[in-house]
Amino acid sequence: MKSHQTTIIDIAHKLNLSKSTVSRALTGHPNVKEETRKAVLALAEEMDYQRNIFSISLITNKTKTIGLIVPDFHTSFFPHAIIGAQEAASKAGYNVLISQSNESYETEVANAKVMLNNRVDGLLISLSKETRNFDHLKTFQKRGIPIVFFNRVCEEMMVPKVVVDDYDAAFKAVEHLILIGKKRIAHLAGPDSLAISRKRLNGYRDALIKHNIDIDEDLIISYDLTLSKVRIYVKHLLDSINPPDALFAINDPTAIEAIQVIKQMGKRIPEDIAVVGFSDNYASNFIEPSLTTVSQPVKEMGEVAMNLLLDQIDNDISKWKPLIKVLNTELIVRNSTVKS
Amino acid sequence: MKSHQTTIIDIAHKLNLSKSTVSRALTGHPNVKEETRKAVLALAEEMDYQRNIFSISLITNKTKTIGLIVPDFHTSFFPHAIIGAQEAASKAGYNVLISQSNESYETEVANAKVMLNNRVDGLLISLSKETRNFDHLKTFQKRGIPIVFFNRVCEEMMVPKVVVDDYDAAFKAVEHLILIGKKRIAHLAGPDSLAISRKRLNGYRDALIKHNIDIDEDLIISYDLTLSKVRIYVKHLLDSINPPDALFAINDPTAIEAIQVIKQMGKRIPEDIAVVGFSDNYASNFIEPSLTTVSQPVKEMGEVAMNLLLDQIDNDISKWKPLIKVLNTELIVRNSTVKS
DNA sequence: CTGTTAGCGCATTCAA
DNA sequence: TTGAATGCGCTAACAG
Repeated sequence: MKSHQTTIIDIAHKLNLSKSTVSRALTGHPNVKEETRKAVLALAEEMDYQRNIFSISLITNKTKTIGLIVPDFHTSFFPHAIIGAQEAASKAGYNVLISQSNESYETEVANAKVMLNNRVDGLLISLSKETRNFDHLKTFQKRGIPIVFFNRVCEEMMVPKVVVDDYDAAFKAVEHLILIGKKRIAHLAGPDSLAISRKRLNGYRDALIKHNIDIDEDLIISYDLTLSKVRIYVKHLLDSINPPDALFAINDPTAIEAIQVIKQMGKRIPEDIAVVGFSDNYASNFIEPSLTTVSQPVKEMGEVAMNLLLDQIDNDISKWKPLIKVLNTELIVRNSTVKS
Repeated sequence: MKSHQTTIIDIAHKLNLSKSTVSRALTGHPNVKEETRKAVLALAEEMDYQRNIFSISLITNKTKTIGLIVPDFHTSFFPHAIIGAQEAASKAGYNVLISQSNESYETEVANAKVMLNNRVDGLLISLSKETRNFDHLKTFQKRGIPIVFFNRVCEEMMVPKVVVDDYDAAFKAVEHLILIGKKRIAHLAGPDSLAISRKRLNGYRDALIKHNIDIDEDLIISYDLTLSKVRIYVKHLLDSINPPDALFAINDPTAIEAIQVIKQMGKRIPEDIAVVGFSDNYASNFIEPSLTTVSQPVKEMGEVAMNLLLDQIDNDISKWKPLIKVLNTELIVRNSTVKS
């Protein structure tokens, strides 16, 4: 015995009106007598009427729903980006269907399929670390569904993107290490598949070059972001004959893990080895020593990306522009590089 | 010029079949000639046909979508619970519509409305700290939409819930403080509106009573979980004539904040004051000193809750049972209470 | 085994 | 200003 959801027909019956009139009243159509409209609206309110979104979607082919795919929920980065995106969508009357790819290409493809099947009006995505093929996303373009990337973007697709200047931020972070007197700066880099990894690596390289420091390829380690491997790499670096005196990590979780290992090995931070991270995670301020890192406007990133997407949804496909928004970063100097 | 989504009609035309036959072939109905079925399936694949979920929802009144409302994304707790819930839903072929109430009652009500409007097949929710009225949730019951609570539950509603034994966990945490020799144990409690606050407070009280320690109401401070206020309360406690020698915090973020303040005031942890948290957040292991805390199976919580919900969806409303699942906790002893 | 028909709830023609 | 009729894409009941 399910309680019947109020429909237009119910209202029409009670008021002795036609369905179309009720529909018009409900949708704010002009050609309705004020009296009629009021009666309909009042009864709708009383009967707790809600438009059936399926019939509308069926007609309009729109869902007022945005798909959002992120690599994970573990680090504080994406949850915060989601908050920004959610707020922006909500303001515009859109819902958000969220899913996480779990850093897996296959899951990302599956997620994309779900989004497609749910006929989202647009897709916001930050790529998994494994993603090198983009067919699952190009499908959206073919269907005329706008896409916007943020943070982890696809360079070959000409769609709007929201990023920070990873090159510049990395450059500044490494330069900071140089300026405090460090000479052998290691880089625990991200997987080559991610543009942010490559950009941060380039920033690292160019900072060294600018300051006439030879690049030692042995000090550059690309890894797949599996935190448990950090221990191996850090030990390897510190146990080498000519160990580094500084470490620039691809992100904060990596840096935090590295700090743990370094401390366990009895080395002092920053005296023996200084550490810099990237992203300013929640824990970075609490860890001992507190972590010098690059702060990104994460929430704003989600917000800007969502608004870029909503712009496309509102506009004709012919007007879509592959705008790339670059947000500002800030180097936050803490005790892992400079003792306070 | 939008690319037309393939429909059953398209396939029917191309194959010179009726719509119903195509539909039957697509839905695995038995009464279809094997040859026909194969032809349909092949063409559907080729034309990248996808069922239009709106027409189906319109007919079945089901959406294969679960609503999920959490108070926030900031702490690591809810993101992890979401992961568990998401996985369980995904396995059963359900999508999840996620939203956060931002710890606001009004936002929670708005979120609930969105869920209702999107005709979710079920609702999973952890209450905001402000929620004292539950009409917005009872609406779901009236509509025959099952609800399951997790973590922050509504005691007055007879629906399934997934929790940990907060009373017992708090009792053990406080007993641990007593056993290491602490006598004046303060409690930074959560808002009275949340059942978990009350239960943890009761566990605190009973542990003291069991060990014949007088309860000093001045050592119990209920607060609204606004982290910025922790500083005030901790200072107040430590500056008092008879300061506490231990602090049991309602959750880890609170405990972590407290540790910061205590350290800044030049007190030693755990010698001057020991600290215990609740939840085992990501940062708790990194903070100095590392935080003794109660670990909860967060991901499992989301998973169990989702499965409980799916059970209800699959069953007739008459079979719904207000099952309460209590998951195990574990006290993780770290340096904030016992120096290693 | 296959085709025809009706209807899910609504917006939108076309008539009145 | 209102009503009747059509169709969005699909499933299901009813015929053949």
